[in-house]
Amino acid sequence: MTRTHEKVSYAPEGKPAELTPISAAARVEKILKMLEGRWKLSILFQLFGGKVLRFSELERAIPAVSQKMLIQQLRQMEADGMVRRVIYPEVPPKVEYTLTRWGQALCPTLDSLLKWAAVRDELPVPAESVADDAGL
Amino acid sequence: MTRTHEKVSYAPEGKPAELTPISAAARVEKILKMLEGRWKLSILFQLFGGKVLRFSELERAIPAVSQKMLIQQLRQMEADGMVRRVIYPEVPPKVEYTLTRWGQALCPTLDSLLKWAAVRDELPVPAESVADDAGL
DNA sequence: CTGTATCCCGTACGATACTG
DNA sequence: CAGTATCGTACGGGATACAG
Repeated sequence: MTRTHEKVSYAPEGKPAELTPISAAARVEKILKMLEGRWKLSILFQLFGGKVLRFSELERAIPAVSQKMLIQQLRQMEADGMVRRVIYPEVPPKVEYTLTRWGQALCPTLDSLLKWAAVRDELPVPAESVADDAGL
Repeated sequence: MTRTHEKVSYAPEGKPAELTPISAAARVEKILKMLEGRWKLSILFQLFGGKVLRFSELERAIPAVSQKMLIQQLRQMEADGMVRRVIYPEVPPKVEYTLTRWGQALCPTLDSLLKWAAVRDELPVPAESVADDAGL
């Protein structure tokens, strides 16, 4: 990892750059932070598939959430670019929430996570390892 | 790959899971909890690629972590089946940490997350949406 | 209906000291 | 070297009341 030279973007388009364990971990951490909110995944899965829900519908779809938390998480997701908020200037107020294309694009990755987790449950139970063991 | 109406569950054979938005969200939440610890991703990326590190090496590789946190996160990851801990009954003590096969298997998914995040940065900046808008 | 504004609390995390 | 034990704190999140 001796990087005395900056290999600026000589790469033909797009290739991000070298990822050290440190920088990779930092990036993924930032990403996870975007998903970590107590209600964000619930919101995400309610909206996956292009669904359009208004605020009150989300409230009903996720009964345990409070208004404060719902709006807070929605706003964060909007700021992160995952959620789109459309205001209808009516009385009474009407606001619709959808996922952006980018938000939708998260679906396969979450699926991948689910598959990964599913694998563990078909695995043998590991034991304490002392010194030399044949375990994998 | 722009499927606007992607279903989250595949029903073909033996797959027991009908996934509602609720259950899917709950599952992914559990998975994220396994990765959410302040130092788990750092540990993961240090060990990716089959690397074997002893406790003190991890400490050095992740300078900001305290012993307490390092051991705590390692133990949780071990309990979750991602990390393997091998004890050498010597004096002085020696303990090596590696990822399990299952832990290693997380790598592609994290990569997928990185790619997903990278996409956003090539995207136009969204604006407030009022009533009808041509945005996506 | 769609939000704000307060207050409160548990816990995840940090700092530090000690031990086999 | 590889951990425990203890204490203190910041902050994410819940409950509730209020507002445009």
